[in-house]
Amino acid sequence: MARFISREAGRQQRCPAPAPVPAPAPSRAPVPVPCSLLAPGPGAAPSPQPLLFLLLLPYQHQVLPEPMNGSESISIHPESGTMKDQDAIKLFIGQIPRNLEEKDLKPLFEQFGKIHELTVLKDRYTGMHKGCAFLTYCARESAIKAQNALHEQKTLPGMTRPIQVKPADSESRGEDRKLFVGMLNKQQTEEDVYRLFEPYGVIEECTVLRGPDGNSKGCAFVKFSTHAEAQSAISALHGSQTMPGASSSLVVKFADTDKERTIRRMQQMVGQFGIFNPAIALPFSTYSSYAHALMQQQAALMAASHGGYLTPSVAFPATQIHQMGALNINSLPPTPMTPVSGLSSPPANITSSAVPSIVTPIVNGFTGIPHQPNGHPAVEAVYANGLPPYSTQSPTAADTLQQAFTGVQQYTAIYPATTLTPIGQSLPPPPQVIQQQQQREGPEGCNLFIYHLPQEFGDNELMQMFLPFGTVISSKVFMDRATNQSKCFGFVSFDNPASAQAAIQAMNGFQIGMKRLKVQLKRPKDASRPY
DNA sequence: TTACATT
Repeated sequence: MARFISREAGRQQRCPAPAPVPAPAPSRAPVPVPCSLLAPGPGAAPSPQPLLFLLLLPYQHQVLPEPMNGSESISIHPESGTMKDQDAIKLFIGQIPRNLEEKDLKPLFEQFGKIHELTVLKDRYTGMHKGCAFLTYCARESAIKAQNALHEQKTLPGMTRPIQVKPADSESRGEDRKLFVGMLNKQQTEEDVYRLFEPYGVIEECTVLRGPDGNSKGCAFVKFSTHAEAQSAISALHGSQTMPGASSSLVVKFADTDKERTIRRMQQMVGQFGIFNPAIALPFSTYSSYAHALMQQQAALMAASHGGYLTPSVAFPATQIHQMGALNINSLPPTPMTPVSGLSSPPANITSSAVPSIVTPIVNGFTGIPHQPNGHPAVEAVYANGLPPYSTQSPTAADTLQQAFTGVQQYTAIYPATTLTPIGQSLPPPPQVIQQQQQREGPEGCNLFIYHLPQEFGDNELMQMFLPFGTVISSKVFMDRATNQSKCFGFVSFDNPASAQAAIQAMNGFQIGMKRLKVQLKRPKDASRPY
């Protein structure tokens, strides 16, 4: 099996933008495996070490404060003045038995060098071990050594697939050379895919997406060393052949970037409006204009952060949006006022939220197909295969879905970086956590008053609608206590005024049905006036 | 239909 060595030198100088934490493994029951079975390679230092690394929850790793004092396992590098090389590689470690904690994993990895940070990913709500970790060595070289020695090379006890040791997606910035490959034969292995793509360039990573049972989902990610190579592979291979057993010809497209995934979330939200209660048949223009509003917002964000990266293809055609209206991404029952289940999870920028993660199946029999933001064709085929082409860190990110739902149902991970929990499976997050964050007012200038909400909108729908504009710290739709009906107005609070302004800009006057949203800053307390 | 963090 080929090994794929990262060539991310020089890309680590800046702090990575907040990126979704990869959720490589769906929550599963821990595999009971004795730690003693962990077999370190030759030269390992198996003696127990004190826990020196910081235990961090997912989503907090980007704001990891550097330890202030030196310690035996943290070296201060002279050039950078930090604890690790500036070009240190953050590694993603996958296929870890769930009974192994940092202290158990440490000996295995320490043989390749001093560890700067090792963090097992835990479910935000349940604290459950996610079967993967992030590992940063003090030295870049250690990471490369570890990757070479371990990636796909050994299988930890109790696991059915070999350990994954590769640069974390947050490190790579490699989406411009990473391909999504769909419509593969489910028999095709990494090796096969590798051979297929080998002629077009240097492959750094090749991963077949698999379900929990290890079965291929008929698609893969292939990362080339350059964008040009990736492009040539697309030109040569996309649609070039139909694999035995595949329903249509091979799909080769650039994998979604983080930003595209963000856009996808928005698209999904658009779909959400039309489906969470079939009684609301929002006029088509709604989808389009909301999407448009979102696109504008996203374009602004992108232009600000990436010098105008957004391509025209991101503006999806109206027909696609309409289809998305039939695409259920929220399995709320037709009485969606109580945000207890069927919620979508927040993106990583929700700092204080504790909204349950969920992936929602499409259960209404419609076959709406979300459009691919990057405009590549044949996406339908990909989705027909049951796989949302996310650039997930690990092939297992959406696995739970596949297991739980098949056939005409299709899946959409609203926030693929979070724990994926299909309806019908356990939904651990306790509802009361949701209540905690409600009715929280943000600072002055961060609170919006929204009027003319659709009758069917609850707190969650309101939040979903405003999430694209920033971190929503609370959302509240007012209910008539007698009828338990929405009063069609509510509040949304952001954590900063800029988000609030962006939301006003994009959403004030936004047409839903016969009404137009009124989105204004909430009146300050002292400015109360009678109606 | 124009109500600004409720009962």
